[in-house]
Amino acid sequence: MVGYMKKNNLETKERILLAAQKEFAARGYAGARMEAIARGATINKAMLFYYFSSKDNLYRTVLFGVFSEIFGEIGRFVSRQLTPGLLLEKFPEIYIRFIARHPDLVRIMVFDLIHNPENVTAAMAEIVHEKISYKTHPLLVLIKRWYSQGLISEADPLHFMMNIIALSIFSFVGKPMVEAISGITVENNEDFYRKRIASVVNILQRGMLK
Amino acid sequence: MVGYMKKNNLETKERILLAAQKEFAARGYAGARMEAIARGATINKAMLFYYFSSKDNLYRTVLFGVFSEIFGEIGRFVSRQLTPGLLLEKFPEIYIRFIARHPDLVRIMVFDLIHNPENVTAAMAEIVHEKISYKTHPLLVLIKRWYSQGLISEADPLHFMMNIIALSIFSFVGKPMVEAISGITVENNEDFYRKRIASVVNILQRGMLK
DNA sequence: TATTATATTAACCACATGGTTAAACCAAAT
DNA sequence: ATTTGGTTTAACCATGTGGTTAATATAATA
Repeated sequence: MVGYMKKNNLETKERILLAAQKEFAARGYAGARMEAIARGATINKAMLFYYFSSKDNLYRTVLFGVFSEIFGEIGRFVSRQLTPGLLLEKFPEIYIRFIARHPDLVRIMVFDLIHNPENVTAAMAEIVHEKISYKTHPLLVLIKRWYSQGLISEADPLHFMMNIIALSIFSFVGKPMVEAISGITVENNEDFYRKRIASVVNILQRGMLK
Repeated sequence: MVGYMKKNNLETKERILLAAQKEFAARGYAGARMEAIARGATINKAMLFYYFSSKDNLYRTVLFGVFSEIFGEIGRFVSRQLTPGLLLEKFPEIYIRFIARHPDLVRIMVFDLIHNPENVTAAMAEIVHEKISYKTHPLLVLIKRWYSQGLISEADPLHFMMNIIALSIFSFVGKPMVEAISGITVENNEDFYRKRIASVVNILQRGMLK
């Protein structure tokens, strides 16, 4: 009598997490309704507490998943043989497209970045440091080497990465801003993102490549 | 019998708005408690409804104020005789310092940018377009001219501004991210911001100035 | 002073929400 | 067939929350 769970078990848990992610992203932690999550997963509300014991715990689980996905995307990219030129050319595209495909992840991350930095710190740290300290993190070490080789103009690898991520993420956050100012609704997302990617790559390469 | 209000009237309203701004910033719209706002303004909860009729309306008022302040800061800066070099050198500093001084404003703006873009669009539009359409907005016109004069490398004034704002705002959002990854708590904000400003100015000038 | 319009409060209310419970359900093991 | 242990549900519950109300206080006017 060990792991012979009902076939529905896993499915259910997964369905809950999906629905929770959507709800939390749409309304933020406080605005999210357990009832709505249950409805979204087409199960009884009590199941949420059966599997996750509390709203807070459910949220933490979702948050952890979000950061795993977001940093996973970065990690997957880094693994290859990288040059600064390649990083600055490809990363924005990959990241902006990833963001555009998973707006919920960004919403949750940014919300917590702003309202519960301690939460974020904990979740991020756990994921990023999975056996790797920041001083020996391959990407950061790589960036430092690039600088000492005179290939890039930004000495601090953290600021180097922040510049890239800032410009990429803001493509998403800034869209409504652009729409508001210009008074024009961006009808064609593809066009908008293509243009945004071009602009970001341009400023990054000119700005940080030597 | 026209404007002979009690002296406390204005004070009270102002106190409410201040407290509301704080509470909304700290907990987001859904998480904010009317009771807490009242306590923060040291008045009875009923006063909130007396002056602002509903939570939603109070929020709108706060939001409007937030955007006025944020865009006011930009407007104040633009009014002088600008060169692209000066803009890219001074704007990040002014903006990042403004943001650091008023984190609540950023929290509210970013929250709405992400969760209620329609809200933002409305509020922003009302403020930005106050008699000025985006096609004739002095700053955007200026940027366009710079491009046709070959002074900058970004043709679209909206993307030009987005790049600047993205890097500036992210200084604030990204701080906890840096802390999480590096595992080091930023003890000295002044040092952090100084370094951030330098990095942003560097990438902007190298990246968009010809 | 009496009147009038606004400002302020304590007590209240309807309702939504996170969380619980007790009972039923269902598949596998004996 | 019966037991066993995880799974699922309908019905509840305590509490918190946005919003109301009726009564009172306050200042300006006439």
